[in-house]
Amino acid sequence: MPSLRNQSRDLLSSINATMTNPRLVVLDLLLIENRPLTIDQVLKLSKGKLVQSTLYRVINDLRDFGLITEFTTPENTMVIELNSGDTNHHHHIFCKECGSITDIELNDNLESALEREVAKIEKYSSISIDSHSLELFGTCDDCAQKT
Amino acid sequence: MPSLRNQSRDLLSSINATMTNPRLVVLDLLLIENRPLTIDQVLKLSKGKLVQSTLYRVINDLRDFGLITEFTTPENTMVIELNSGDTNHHHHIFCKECGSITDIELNDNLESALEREVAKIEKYSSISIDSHSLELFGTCDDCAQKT
DNA sequence: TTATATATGAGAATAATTCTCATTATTGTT
DNA sequence: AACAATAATGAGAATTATTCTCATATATAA
Repeated sequence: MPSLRNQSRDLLSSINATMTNPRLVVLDLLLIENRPLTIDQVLKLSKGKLVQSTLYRVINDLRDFGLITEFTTPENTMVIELNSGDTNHHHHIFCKECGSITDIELNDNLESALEREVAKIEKYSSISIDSHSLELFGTCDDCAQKT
Repeated sequence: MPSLRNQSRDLLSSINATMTNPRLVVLDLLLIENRPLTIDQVLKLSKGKLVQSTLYRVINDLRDFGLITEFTTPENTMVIELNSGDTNHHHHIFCKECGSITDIELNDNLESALEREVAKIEKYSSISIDSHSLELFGTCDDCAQKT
């Protein structure tokens, strides 16, 4: 039994969630691939081990458990990503050609400047802000080459 | 004839687009409301003057013409917004309770710090970035009161 | 004002996501 | 280790959002 599967088990037991196969398969995949994945990618990578309706349910469950985060690409495709405790707050770059998604972390100074600015906006906009997300759009190197 | 309708006409003629009723109705609404609108909001506000399939087509046309921008809320609802020449680059705050969307502009210093950082990321990530978007999530004052 | 090009309206088709419910798996308790 | 109770799954139907089709209507340029 690979240590990967144990990691997935640990994630589920850490939050007292029932340990079922579909959940473990999804977590395993996110751990192996170590990048954000679309529904289609998860389905293909799981090679028939996941039923579509179950996958959607599992994704909602894992999100509610706080183990994964869901977001949407500019083309409106749902993407899921593991909430690894260490690589916590980060942002995304989307390639508009191939749709690849890359994680980035902002320089600490900028990240805190951003937070200060958000605090200021909060004060003036009469809205209380609890999170923010910065998205970058462009063309990745591979796709730039092809042109 | 209200000057609003003339503004809409001007927008269409400025790009040599055919001047049709559905297009004018959508532009009028965006001008009157002066805020981002969801498809449902557009349909309701137009009170039966717009057919759904036409609305979707018109939205795609206006986007292709560069007159409006489309984006997606955290709940995955499509939103359209007028590209007014003056209020150009800005960001959005989403209220997670009522879904209201508010435009914000960043302080110039922060906006340029952001751009410098984006340039740096560009250099290190081997991706060429052509735009960015900052989204803030929280609770608006009205919804905070209700709790 | 007429001909041509373009957009519309209405509903069918498609895609993504959620729902339903009978069956199966998991877990805590003996 | 077996049982009962709880929770999740599988398969397909249902729902929702969006796009497509094509006959009809409208806008534009000559």
